[in-house]
Amino acid sequence: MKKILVIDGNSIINRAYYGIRPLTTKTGKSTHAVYGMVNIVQRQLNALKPDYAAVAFDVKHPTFRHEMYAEYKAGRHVTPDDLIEQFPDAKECLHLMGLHILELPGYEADDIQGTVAKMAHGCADTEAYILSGDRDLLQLIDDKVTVLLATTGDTKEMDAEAFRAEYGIDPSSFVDMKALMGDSSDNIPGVAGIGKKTAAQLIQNFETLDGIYENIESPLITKGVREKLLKDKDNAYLSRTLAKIETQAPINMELSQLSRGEMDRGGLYTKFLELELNSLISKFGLSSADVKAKPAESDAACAENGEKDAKGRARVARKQSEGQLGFDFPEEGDEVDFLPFDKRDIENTRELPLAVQLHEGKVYFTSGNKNYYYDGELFEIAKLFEKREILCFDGKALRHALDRSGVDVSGIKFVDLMLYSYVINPGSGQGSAESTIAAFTGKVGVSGGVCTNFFVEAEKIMRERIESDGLSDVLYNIELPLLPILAEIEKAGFKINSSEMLEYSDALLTLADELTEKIYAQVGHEFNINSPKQLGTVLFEELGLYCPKKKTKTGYSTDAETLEQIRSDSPIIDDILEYRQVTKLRGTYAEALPQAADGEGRIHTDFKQALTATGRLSSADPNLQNIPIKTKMGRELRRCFIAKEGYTLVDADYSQIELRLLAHISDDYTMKDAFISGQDIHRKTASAVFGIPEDEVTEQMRKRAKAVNFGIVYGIGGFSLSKDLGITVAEAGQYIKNYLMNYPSIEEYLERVVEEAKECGYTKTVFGRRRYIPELTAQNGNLRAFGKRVAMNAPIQGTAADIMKLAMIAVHKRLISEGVDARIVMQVHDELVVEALEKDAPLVKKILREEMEGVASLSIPLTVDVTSGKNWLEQE
DNA sequence: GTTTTCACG
DNA sequence: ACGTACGTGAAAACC
Repeated sequence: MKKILVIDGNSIINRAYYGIRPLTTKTGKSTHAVYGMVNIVQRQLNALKPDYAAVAFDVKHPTFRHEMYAEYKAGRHVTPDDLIEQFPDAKECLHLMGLHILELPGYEADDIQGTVAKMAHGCADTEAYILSGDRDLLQLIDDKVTVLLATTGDTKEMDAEAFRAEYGIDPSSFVDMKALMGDSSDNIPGVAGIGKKTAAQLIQNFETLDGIYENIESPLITKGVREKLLKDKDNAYLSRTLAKIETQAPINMELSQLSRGEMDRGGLYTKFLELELNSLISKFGLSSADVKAKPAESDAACAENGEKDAKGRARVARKQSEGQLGFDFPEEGDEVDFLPFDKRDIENTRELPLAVQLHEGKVYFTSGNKNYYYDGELFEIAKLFEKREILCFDGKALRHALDRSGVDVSGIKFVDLMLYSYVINPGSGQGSAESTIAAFTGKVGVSGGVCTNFFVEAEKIMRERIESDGLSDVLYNIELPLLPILAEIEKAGFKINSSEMLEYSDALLTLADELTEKIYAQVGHEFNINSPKQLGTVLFEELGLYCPKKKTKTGYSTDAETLEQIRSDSPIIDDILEYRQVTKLRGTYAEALPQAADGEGRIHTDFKQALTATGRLSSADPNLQNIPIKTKMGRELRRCFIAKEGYTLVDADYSQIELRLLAHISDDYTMKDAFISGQDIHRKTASAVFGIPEDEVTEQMRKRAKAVNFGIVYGIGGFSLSKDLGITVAEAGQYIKNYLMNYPSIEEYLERVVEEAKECGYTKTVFGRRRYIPELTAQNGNLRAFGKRVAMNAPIQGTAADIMKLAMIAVHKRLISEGVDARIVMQVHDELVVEALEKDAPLVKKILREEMEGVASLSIPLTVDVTSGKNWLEQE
């Protein structure tokens, strides 16, 4: 069976535009509609694998939309300018993906789709699929045409049967029904006074409009309805004409002309680079190699030459001609286009800029006007790298690689463009060297050769941008100096007691087995408790428990929050919650972590320095920033995080750093005073929120006030606070109101920061780190609300991150200058863990406190709680 | 590959 | 009428 896919271009691009948070390029060009549409279409191509594929667009672009729409489509809102400007890019991308773009003056996209879809009827073994978000298209459904209805979330496949199940009528009658009920959004009048219900009933009885009027005297039609029908008969037939989609539009094409084309990978790569849609580049697995490799040509060359290494030769030839950035790493079987490195070159290149790239574990570098690779032991040429600046992308990974190869990395200054890119826009840190360089130099196709020059050029442009954006402090005093420190923390690792952790893992397994048996016994049979789907069926159908909400799109929600609510309905709920906790602890931590440990029992995390939107670090492979602490059972794991023999763990964490920064940034006198005079901030807040003296504040009140304090930092809403505290929305709203009355400058700050972010497009931390918030300009109200909360939170969370990073640099430096045998082994956002020689613990404690508290001078004091102990759990 | 759930600050 | 706090990462199920 062959398949035709015809896509409603206007409908899908609209969905993408409104459904996805705004994205822009560095020059401010909107790209999210393109991004969303490409994703939707690609997903559909993969799912359907059509033989023919076309996208239909309306021709009449709303250039003169005021006149046109005013009379013709009064009900329809105008297309925003930043959507209009994305149409050409979207069409280009779709074309490059191998789809045909169809437009026909005087016809709407609907008509083209109808015409193409119905082509399926002229061909044996062919069926058509229409992808649209518009239910009008459902009238095209028949035995060979299916509509894929794009709803929020997933797409719903509507064939004739599904249609009948939902509407109770035949798809061919859809137009007649619409003729009766009308459609205000399409300005179809219909018959006044007849709505969905009556229309459906009439169609069920008489099938068509003609059928109804032929039987207008039928007793099945009530008197009132009959009068309405007769009065608006002309309108009914006019409506039918308006609602009917043309299936004979003169597109003058054979189906064979709509065969799906090859994806133009090189073209897509170039286009996505231009639009700065890096995630699509990685999703499609594109690279600069695609630009050069015109697959047809190189295959032909291969055949003609008949040489084994023709592919490699072709690559070299192309490389020497035109159209590439010098980032072409050799592949298996290639004739190498990087020069083998000769040790004698070292002295000649010593004075020139050096760009180094890590690719699949190998080091490639360029210097002067030559590209080199080196696959021997690096220590032979270590001198080339040592004690100099290296231009690179992801210097930390490179540093580890050089370090492992015996290069003395301590004197190397890593000029890391990944970090440059991250401080310019933390939303775009990841990417790759080539996408970053292309984005800033504008050079995608540069003749082959020396990538050093590209690095140098990009570095200069980015450096100037960083200076003009006031980001120098963040880059030169925070991110670049932090890089080697993170590398050293990762290299040092955090020691664990593997055997003890595995023992704990076994204990958890026993517990899980017991709970499993207990749960099966209560249900009466076995099932997979880990499957939310099966669990939902068991709880809410078999056991008939009341389900508080049917949240997820796939079925029942069974998350802890939902289950908590029905805890008292059955003892099985507690067992399930405990089972979840136990298996989570075992699977994610107790069982997994010992496997990650090296020969010395140490675990080396990977800090992502250019990932988060706020400036925080993130930890992965494994994540050591989310080791349990909240529950007793989970907290036990920390007993297995230890210091090596003769050493001790010193732990230092900032006390309420985000709240203190809120006080500082908002300059709220009352809150600043509370911190300056060392008051209990949650108690004080409780006193304000509940309007009682501080000494009458109960523990519950203090707890609630604490939640309000947290909520404010996150950009609070009454609904969420009420859910968090289990109180009514009205009560929560009152808490917030009281809070803001007591801390008036905080209210002013929250308003101000949102206004400023709207105006300039970004927020700033105390140290100047930016976060762009394009969501604030979104059409979608939810997205805009999200943008506001982000604007309120980003300066606070970001400043805390800046301070912690500065503290790490200061602590590291001081540990060295004091000659202490101690090293940082972990950072958890507001906490540092240091492994120190036992006898040095008191000195290390002093250093941590002094350096962390003294790292920034603000209008409130920063305080640090310092403890020490044999492991991460027992601290005093 | 995406979804659901849950661990942390 | 709708959705609902900020920032993360990992495992397991499921498609």
